[in-house]
Amino acid sequence: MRYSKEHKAETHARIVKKASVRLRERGAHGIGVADLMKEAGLTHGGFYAHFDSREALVVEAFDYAMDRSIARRRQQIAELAPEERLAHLVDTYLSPQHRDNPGHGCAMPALGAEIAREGPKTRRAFAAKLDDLINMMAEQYPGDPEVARKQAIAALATMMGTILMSRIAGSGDVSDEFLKAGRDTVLERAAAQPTAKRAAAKKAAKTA
Amino acid sequence: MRYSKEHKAETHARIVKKASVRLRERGAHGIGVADLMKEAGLTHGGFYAHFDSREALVVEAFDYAMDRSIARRRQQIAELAPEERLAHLVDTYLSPQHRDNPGHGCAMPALGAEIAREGPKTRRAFAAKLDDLINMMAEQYPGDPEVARKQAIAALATMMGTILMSRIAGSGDVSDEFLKAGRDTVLERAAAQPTAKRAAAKKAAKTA
DNA sequence: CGAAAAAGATGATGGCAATCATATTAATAG
DNA sequence: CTATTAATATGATTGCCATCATCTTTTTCG
Repeated sequence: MRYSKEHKAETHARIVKKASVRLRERGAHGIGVADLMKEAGLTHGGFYAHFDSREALVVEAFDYAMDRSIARRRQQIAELAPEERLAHLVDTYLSPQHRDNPGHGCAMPALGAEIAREGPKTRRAFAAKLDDLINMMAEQYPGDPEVARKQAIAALATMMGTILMSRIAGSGDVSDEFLKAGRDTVLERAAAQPTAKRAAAKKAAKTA
Repeated sequence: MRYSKEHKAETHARIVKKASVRLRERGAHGIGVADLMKEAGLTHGGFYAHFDSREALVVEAFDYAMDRSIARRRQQIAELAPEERLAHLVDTYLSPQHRDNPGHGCAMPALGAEIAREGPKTRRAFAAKLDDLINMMAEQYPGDPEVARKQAIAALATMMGTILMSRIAGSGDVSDEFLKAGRDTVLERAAAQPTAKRAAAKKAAKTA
């Protein structure tokens, strides 16, 4: 090979990285191959040396975005006490910063609806990352793993729906109200659950 | 005027109606003017006699879809006892039918992310309909209107996020699991709220 | 240093889209 | 029945986009 060993890999990674931002900002169809390449400091011609098709880049960029998001969040909460982790995840997800910067935020609410309309292959890639996200979230709920998974699913749904609604509303008072309602609700549900568990245990003890 | 009085209005309505389905199915940018007109049995030329621009049609079609959805739901719950209404709304929203037929479902999870990227005018139209939806939902929560509004916002966010996630997951077991988790969580939350209110009232009585 | 090979650039090509100018059709008033 | 006029159709026009064939540059190995 004539170019240095890592040269192509670096370029490839740069394209994916830039694309992951622009696609989240402008939508899965909101930006063309030529502009995507220009973002990475290249011209459009070399594109097909790196990707089979535009769609393949979308999948790679999405995977990259999700992996990065999840890894960063894991790092952040590792430094916190276990009982503070859930609140941190929810607070950062439902922050004005996240709402106003879709390009560096979660790809699910930004691209999910568009991807749900794509072919099975693309959709499966999304579904796999959604599962990763659920697993990370479920780890923050103590107790029965099945219950934790259910709580994690509902919490993520609320968080994604809240971000979606707040982005539709723009960035004023109403939008902030949405963020607060979502945040409070997810955390109150988490606080309520141990009680429910204790009640269930009590009930079980009574019948025994 | 030479054509019958209602002729143009009928045609206009037919275009909007068909567009409201196709846009929800294929996305705000997923279908062109020519195909949209063909859906209504016309050719592309007459389009600009009816709409200033493609974007104007998107807004009209979206408004139509939301008004229809809300009106239909209001009709359905009017026949039910008040305490059954919330469950009906949640159950139908988080049904496999709704998940699998975005063309006839809520326009928010189908088009929300794309619209959040449009100009202020389009976004404001969306935000107004979102407010209608919140109001309908808030009516189903008894008690303090402010609390009801907050509950309605969180419930809708959970519902939209759940539909989004379930559409990404496709239509298998995992997708069904998402629907159930969303449904249970929203309804358990509603059941729990009166308890919280009683506790607050007790506390207020104590301080008085 | 020169040849080889890979990375990237240039420049079609063909398709599709939105918009608009102009022609045609249909309905009604006189 | 004919002239008028509004509704719709035909057919550009312009621009963008994904894809690909071919050319150029860059790097390293012999």
